[in-house]
Amino acid sequence: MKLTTRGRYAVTAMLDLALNGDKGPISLAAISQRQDISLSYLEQLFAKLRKNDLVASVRGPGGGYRLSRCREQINVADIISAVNESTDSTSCQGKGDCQKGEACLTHHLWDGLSHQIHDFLSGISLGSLTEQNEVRRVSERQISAAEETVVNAEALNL
Amino acid sequence: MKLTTRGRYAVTAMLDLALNGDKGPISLAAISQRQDISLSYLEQLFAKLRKNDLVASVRGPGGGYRLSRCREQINVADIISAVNESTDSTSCQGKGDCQKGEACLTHHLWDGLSHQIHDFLSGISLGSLTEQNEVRRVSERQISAAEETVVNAEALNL
DNA sequence: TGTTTACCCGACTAAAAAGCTTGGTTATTT
DNA sequence: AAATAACCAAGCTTTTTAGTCGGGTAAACA
Repeated sequence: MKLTTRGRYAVTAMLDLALNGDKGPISLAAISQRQDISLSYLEQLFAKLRKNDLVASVRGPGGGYRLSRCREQINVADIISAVNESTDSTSCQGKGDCQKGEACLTHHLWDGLSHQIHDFLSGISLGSLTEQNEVRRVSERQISAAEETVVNAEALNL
Repeated sequence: MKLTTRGRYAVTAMLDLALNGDKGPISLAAISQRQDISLSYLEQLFAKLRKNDLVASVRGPGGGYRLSRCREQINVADIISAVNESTDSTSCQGKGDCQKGEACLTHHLWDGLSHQIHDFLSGISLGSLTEQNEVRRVSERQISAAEETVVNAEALNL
């Protein structure tokens, strides 16, 4: 499984949705602000998330995104696969033709590792993440930081 | 843990050493031929493997590399860390200062995953890999392919 | 109706990493 | 001395990542 910041961004954004999306859709602008991810990069990620039916969009003022299923039914492996369109560690995408049409020496090793990682991540749902104390604490900090920014902006007459 | 082809190459090369290095040192040229990895790229990888004391070198004709310990005492995680000099999935290298000095929402998740991958890979030694039937089969194919190349070269008066 | 909000989409770019090349030097053996 | 193979350092090419820009289009609301 390919683990890059791309997947991290996607999971973080989806977790933001799970945490803050109880009362209506969440705009990418809000996620961008809370999670420090560039808006247009988020747009690209959410295009893929939408194609993979993990989120649904609501257009127009007050619009944004919401999870397309309940948070217990979306796991981390789903999210990473959606934005990476690849879930394994082998160079041959599990086909076994890594060396001139045949399996390379370590093909089985990477194959096993891919499964290991996938199993681990698919056992973790957005729901279970939102229940973690650590996550809640960080989330609350982010919300107050965002509110503070709004207050500051108002004080400056913006 | 960072999983790229770099780590794959390194593990493959080390496994080649474990499989073929019973009778004296193995040259990088031989590994390059058998495993389809560019010689100078191998040189770079082995420089790191040597610094991390996973291999020892013998210079001069007939020289090459050998494992610095017996193959049961070298595991896959060691090898990957040696060439990547990084073993975790978090963006902050486990420090927890991913977002403006504080832990980001998913810090714990990546931290857990890192451990999961590391545990899996550190449980697999070069010794145990060499005992796998699949690995033996592929290895034998590679050796005969290499010999064939030599025969062909001789036939062409090279 | 028109303006605002926010999704949608494609192309483009900067920067980093990965993979590989070139061109040497040094140690050892034959 | 010649051949071999490790050692070393720049630099290059390709790919991936992260992000920008500039335009859309759909929906809400005043």
